[in-house]
Amino acid sequence: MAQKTPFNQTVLSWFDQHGRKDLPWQNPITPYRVWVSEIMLQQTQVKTVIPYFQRFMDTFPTVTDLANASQDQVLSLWTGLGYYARARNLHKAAQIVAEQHQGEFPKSVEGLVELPGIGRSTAGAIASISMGISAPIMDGNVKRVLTRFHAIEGWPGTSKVEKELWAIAEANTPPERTGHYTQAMMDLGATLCTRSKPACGICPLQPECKAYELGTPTAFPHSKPKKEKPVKSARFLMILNDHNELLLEQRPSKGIWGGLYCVPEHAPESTYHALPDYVETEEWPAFRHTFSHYHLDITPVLCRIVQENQLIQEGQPSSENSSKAAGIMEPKGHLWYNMQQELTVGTAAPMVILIETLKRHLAG
DNA sequence: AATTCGGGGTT
DNA sequence: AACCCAGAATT
Repeated sequence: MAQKTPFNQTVLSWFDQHGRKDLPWQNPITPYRVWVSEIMLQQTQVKTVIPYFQRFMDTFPTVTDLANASQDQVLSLWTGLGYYARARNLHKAAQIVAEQHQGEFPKSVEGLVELPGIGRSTAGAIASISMGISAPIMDGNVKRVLTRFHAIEGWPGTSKVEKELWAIAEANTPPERTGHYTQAMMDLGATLCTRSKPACGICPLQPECKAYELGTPTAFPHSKPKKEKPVKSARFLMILNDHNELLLEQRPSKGIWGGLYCVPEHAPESTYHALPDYVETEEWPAFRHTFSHYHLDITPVLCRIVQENQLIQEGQPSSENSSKAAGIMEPKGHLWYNMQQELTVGTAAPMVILIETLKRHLAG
């Protein structure tokens, strides 16, 4: 019985056939050129980097040239790339390499990480690609490939998932051809295992990919959890008149449900009410409505008017009527809604629920 | 653990 | 208009 092909060998075989081998920093491959490219490629796409890399190499062919340049000169070549701390760190690191390491880059991940702007992943990339050192990387491509292949739950930004990913990456990293493997993982993520439209049909990892098996490859990596929505609560008054008609008032144009007709929100800060006298009869269990930015727990409160308010007309919005005679501000319209009829004004979704519940209550 | 840095591409 | 990108440094 033939043995199963190891993960990294599958990846390396794919690289031999389909990997990218003509990127500017791939010929020739030197620690200096790979370093500059890796720094430029942090949070920046290949297509964007290429012209910057070319100009940079034309201007600073060696790390010594870069070390001897002024910071202004370096920054000017960086203009438009963003994350300008990268350029400042690059310049600093070049001076350290030139002055403290005789122009030679440290030949270990630990040594490389000491240089400003080089973290564990970038160190692993430089070490493996340009020095033949067996070391893993953990960039966005690797995160995408690994979280999909293993269907890893949780956001990779958490330390738990991140540790898990590094452990898998270490286990996968081959002792030989590590540079090709590193490049292959990035190519796989950049060309096949893409964020939105992964080409699972031609992916060498598809037969064992857990996310593919689940049928939801784009669900991985799990996205950053959105900031938890605050929970607000409010009482909404279902005020009924003697004819079992429901009082609706038009909300202020600003704020939620602007301009829509809703039952009055019982909030102390609300200043737009012009309500008849009423008594609360019962409070119903709250139900939740969720907006894009918060949850609203709605407590319906059943009310009866004490006496018909003459200033609030029946049937139609009464914004034309003046209530100033009674000293009641009426900035917006009101209406008494006969719930047997179709509602002819705009209202909010939770009000439909509330009205349906109220109708059942009155019927039953 | 969360925030900041940032212009450009994608959806 | 979010969201993401060959992440690292800072708080």
